[in-house]
Amino acid sequence: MDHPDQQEKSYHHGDLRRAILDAAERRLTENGFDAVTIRACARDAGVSPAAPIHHFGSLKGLLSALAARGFEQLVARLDADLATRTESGPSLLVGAYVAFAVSSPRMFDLMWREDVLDPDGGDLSCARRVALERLQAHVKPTQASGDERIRAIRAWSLAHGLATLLQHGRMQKALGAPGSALSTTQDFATLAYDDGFSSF
Amino acid sequence: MDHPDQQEKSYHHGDLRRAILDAAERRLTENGFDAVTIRACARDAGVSPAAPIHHFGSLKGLLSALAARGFEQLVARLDADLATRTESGPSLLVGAYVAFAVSSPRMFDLMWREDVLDPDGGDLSCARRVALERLQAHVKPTQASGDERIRAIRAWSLAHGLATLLQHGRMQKALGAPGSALSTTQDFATLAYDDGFSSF
DNA sequence: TCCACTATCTAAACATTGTTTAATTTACGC
DNA sequence: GCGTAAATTAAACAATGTTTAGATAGTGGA
Repeated sequence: MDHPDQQEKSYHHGDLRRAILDAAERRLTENGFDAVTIRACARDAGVSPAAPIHHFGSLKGLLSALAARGFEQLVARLDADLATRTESGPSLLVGAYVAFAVSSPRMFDLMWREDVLDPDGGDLSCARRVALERLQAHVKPTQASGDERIRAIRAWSLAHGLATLLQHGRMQKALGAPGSALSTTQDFATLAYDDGFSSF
Repeated sequence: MDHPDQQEKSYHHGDLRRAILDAAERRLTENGFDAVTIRACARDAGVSPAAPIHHFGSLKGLLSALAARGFEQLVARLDADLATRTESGPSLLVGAYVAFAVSSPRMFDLMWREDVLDPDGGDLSCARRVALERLQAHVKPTQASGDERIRAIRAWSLAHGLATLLQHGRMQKALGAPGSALSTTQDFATLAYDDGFSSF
């Protein structure tokens, strides 16, 4: 253990900020967005409700810090997925992007719910910028003409839209039977690799 | 006026369900998602908090009915936009879809926030089905081979992703200066029409 | 016409939430 | 060691969603 229960004594927790973020992340992934609440996270950490507020300012602040974690995880995922391949380009990006969204649906959701996040500033703004630059970096190398921006927009839009619609389970109807050939995550990732996508 | 203040008397309001939905929609578009609460809508309609609950069951029910309105508006918008053109196909669909999302950002947002909506059933489920069938209807005619599903998925994903990212204002960074040639709604709609999209 | 019946709405309460305030406890620099 | 700043608590506040019991009104049948 890196930072065990310490003694779970001592008026000062020692690493309360991380402990509360951990609780928030656990609640998000296990019980959904509604379960991540200032008071609940405080209870999980064995602390009073005012303590999280002192560290994050408000619920928006806590959620923003949590979303920042999400962007960091996305970058890690992209790097890991793309490291296993020698070639590069938007189709790989789409696959990895969608894979992250499907494997961490609630986190992915939070990351784009800007109404509950603090308007830019702090960790979130930084983490998001890093992630977006990484995304663009994976798209740009394949440009052939001057309209690389258009291709980048299309690739990102396709990835984001596919991820979102998949997550909301709105694709089955368009795809037919749930057991069809295009129902697994892997298949959807493959979808982006296959024919036609090279037109980007 | 169709249903004016009536007399704003009479224990029974007469059309309270619609009045509350109107208040909710006004609050959503003018003051954002957080402003649409049971109590606030009840106040707007001059009624007690329990009255909306009687009509919608819960806040989720009210939001679901509101989202249903959104899907109806989307269908109306698609029909109106596409009626002005003789040809058909996914690129037109993308333009109209994105146009709706940009012109009604908060409504569009609500329509996809399924965590705050009632799981399928009732008006929402119906309105959503109608909208999705209409979307598919606009995509299918252009199919050439057997992979029409893939093309439909791509078109819809592109439209949805583009709409979402635009709405969150995450495109400017990818596009460069805000005043650039690709910064207006019309330009984005055009983006979908232009070259490359025919590959769908 | 009158009377049950049902739908509609109110009033008051409850539990829960985010947030603030004042006070208390600890750590840390000098 | 001491004083200052940070971390944390306890108690309160306002606002919310929801429930309960009851009041009111429209409606359909004898």
